[in-house]
Amino acid sequence: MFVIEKEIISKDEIAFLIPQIYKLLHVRFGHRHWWPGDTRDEIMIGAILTQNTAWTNVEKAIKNLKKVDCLSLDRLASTSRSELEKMIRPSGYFRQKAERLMNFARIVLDYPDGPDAFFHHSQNLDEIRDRLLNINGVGPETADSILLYAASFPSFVIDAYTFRIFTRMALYDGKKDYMKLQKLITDNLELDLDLYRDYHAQLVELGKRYCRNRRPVCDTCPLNELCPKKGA
DNA sequence: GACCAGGCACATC
DNA sequence: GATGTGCATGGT
Repeated sequence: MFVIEKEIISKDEIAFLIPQIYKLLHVRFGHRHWWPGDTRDEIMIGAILTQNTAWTNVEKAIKNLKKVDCLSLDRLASTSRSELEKMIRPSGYFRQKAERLMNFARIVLDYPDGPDAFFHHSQNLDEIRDRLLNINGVGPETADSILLYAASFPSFVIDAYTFRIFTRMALYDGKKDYMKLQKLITDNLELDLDLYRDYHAQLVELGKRYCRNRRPVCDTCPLNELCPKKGA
């Protein structure tokens, strides 16, 4: 038994709720077909640009990059730092992110036998994940987003919404321990690329509509019937 | 004008 | 190992 927020939730209950949450969200929102980006490079660039930043701001930066055909790692690596900073300014932290993007592009492009080899499926997932985590500016969420959406590895993405929602559902104890929450979810979920992709996408959709930081909305939330904090 | 948004690295205790 | 801080723009 887990003791969570002074309530007791059994392992069986958790094993039921985690797939059930996805089912309810999928019924309400439909398949999300995520990530918002067309190519592997675009998805990876977006994953870095969206760090602690609203996606609407990232869109402006991506639009600027697209305008000059800089939405790929090789074009990005051959751009000047100041030009890049100018283009990604709307996404915030633009100096930091410009440096991270150029460094990231350089490392992936310079990988022996190139980017395809970097992400080749003959390798172990953990091997590639560790390689990504060793790149400055790539933490667990960014690494998993890249693996899951750009490189098609089943690596479940935990983000601020995931913490907020699972804490609120009293399935998680609230401490920001990325690997702990990731394990809780994947231990209770079928290992499937498309399921991992869409589950995270559903959580983001739910978070945006019903679980913003200050003001959770309960009345029409699709998880209302499961939520112990209903009406709180 | 304060608060927030799909993090991460680094300093300090 | 936990906790705090800087990074920065645009929307509400």
